[in-house]
Amino acid sequence: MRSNYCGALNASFIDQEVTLCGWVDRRRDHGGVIFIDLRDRDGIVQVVFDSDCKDFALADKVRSEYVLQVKGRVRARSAATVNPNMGTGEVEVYGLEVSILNESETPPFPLSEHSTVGEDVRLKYRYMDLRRDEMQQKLRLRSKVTNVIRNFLDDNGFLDIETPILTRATPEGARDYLVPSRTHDGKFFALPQSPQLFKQLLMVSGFDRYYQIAKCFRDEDLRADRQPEFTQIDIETSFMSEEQVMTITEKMIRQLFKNIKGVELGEFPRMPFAECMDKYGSDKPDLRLPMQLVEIKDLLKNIDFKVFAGPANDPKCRVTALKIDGGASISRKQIDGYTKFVSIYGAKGLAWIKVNEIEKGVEGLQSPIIKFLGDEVTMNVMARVGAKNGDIVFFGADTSKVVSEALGALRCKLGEDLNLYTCEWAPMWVVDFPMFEELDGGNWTALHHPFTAPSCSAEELAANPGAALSQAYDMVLNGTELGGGSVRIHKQDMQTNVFEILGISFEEQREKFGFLLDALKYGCPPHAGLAFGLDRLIMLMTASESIRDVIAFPKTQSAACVLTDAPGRVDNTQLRELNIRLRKKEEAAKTEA
RNA sequence: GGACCGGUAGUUCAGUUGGUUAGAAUGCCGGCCUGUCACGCCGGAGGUCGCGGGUUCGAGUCCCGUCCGGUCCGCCA
Repeated sequence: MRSNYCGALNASFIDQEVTLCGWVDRRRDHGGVIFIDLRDRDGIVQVVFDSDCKDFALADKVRSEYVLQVKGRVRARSAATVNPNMGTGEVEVYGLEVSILNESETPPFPLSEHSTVGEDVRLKYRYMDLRRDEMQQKLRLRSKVTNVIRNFLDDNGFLDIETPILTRATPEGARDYLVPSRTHDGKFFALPQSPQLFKQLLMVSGFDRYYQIAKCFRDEDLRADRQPEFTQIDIETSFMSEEQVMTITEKMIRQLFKNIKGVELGEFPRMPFAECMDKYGSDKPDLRLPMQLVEIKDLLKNIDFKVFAGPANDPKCRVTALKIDGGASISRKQIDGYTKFVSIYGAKGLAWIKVNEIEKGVEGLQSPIIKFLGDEVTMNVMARVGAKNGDIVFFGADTSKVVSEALGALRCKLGEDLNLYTCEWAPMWVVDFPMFEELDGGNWTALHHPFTAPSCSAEELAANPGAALSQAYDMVLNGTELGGGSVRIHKQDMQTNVFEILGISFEEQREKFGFLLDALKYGCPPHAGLAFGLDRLIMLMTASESIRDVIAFPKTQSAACVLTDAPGRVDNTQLRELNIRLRKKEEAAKTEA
């Protein structure tokens, strides 16, 4: 039906007769001559019909988004009519014949790049939205990325092996999507949150190097970068150290950026988790921004932390300064906005000092808190943070968690608002994560996941779980966690030790992880792996603000599909087969009470 | 579970202190036009102001509830 793609035509095709198939991007009717911009996945070319064309009357009937087959001759445009804004603007197709392959109703929203459209409308008519060049480019880039990754991993001896979508409830911490089993009354499958345990079993089976571009499911609330189903580049290796896994995956990401973006990524600095929290208040620091958090508690002598809107002198309080170069121009109103911003993270206020003329001492500063700090302490703090004229210094005093989250987020927010980025790409590794995090009740939870190997012996682990580090690593790019992984536990006794620290009873271990514990007994090799979030990777590479823009058919924030109207109700006959009966809302409320 | 923003023509939006027949742009339809390219000119059609209730002589506008979309916190690697 087609000899060429519209977007591929250029001066080298002049005088050739071509047959094109595509959609009417735009029609300009001048009475005796009609211009039709014909679009396919490769681009747009102008087709000209003049009144002596035998199909002129047909061309006159054509409207936006009609599907056409056009026979015509490529010809050069005159110098005056060349369109430099168009990829094919040096040529046009002189229309000889046209057939309307299908008509189209008026599009529900303009597909033009010049118009803005609400996302709900775009998603309802996603098949139209995806015709837009922006979406075509993003999904094509996504396809290229998975292709490069497959090739890289294949070249390096990795095997692509599929793991089940119908599996059992996994331990990953998130809520599972459940699927009722018809053949096992009262039992449910769960959709995988990740192929974690299966890939470990594949290592037990000796496949040595595995990968999969795997769909994963988590029934949790959504965000701009979170969908209930998403895609991981999942990798597992045997007999590789932490170092080797990091090296090979770093190589993969480097090659990806080089092939796809033409970008040579620089060093991937490695930073211990504790240092990330101290300096950046985040476990995924955005290293494009130079500013760091600076501890100042030791300078404060007997000053009440209330000065910084912190709680009254709590010895466990963390007191931190964040200096922003050139920030003195921030208005009072903007500071109020930032105060509100940090309150989201639990900060009770946001103290600040503007630096006008540092050479004049405290006289050259502007701040509501100097009178409480005293001149000497103020100047010591200014010296500690290296304040210069034109800077602003913000302060946080609260629990370590609140200060990190509030000032860490403020750092990124200010960096974005004031455009303080010093480079375009800042990759890094975060290493030396703690094994466990202490919950309120004094219980432990795994920071990564419970199959992560500790960096210490079983005895040391049991003696002081809070101090133990794990052999886990996260790759971070521009403040986004691209991927994370770890060396796994490959000995059964260590795995049960960890389960015990996590407070999982013997019975529960057997019930949930019996198959894993058994597998570890039959010659499980030392193994390690990692998983990348493909959607977030594509978001970064295409500078997308929303994960929905890099997924063909995404869900809305309430985890629904407005295109298909999923999830939907099902027939009672279907439910009966599954032995499921829906409770009425009132009934459910009563039972809860 | 919580905080905040939004919902008015197909689309993007405006709509003042509550007051006449709810507007603009664009799209759409009809007419004219042989070199435009976000074509131009003339004319026309197009509205459950998300939904329900309330206050009021009178509600797009105020109040309550609810649904939908979005950003974020909690949650989630």
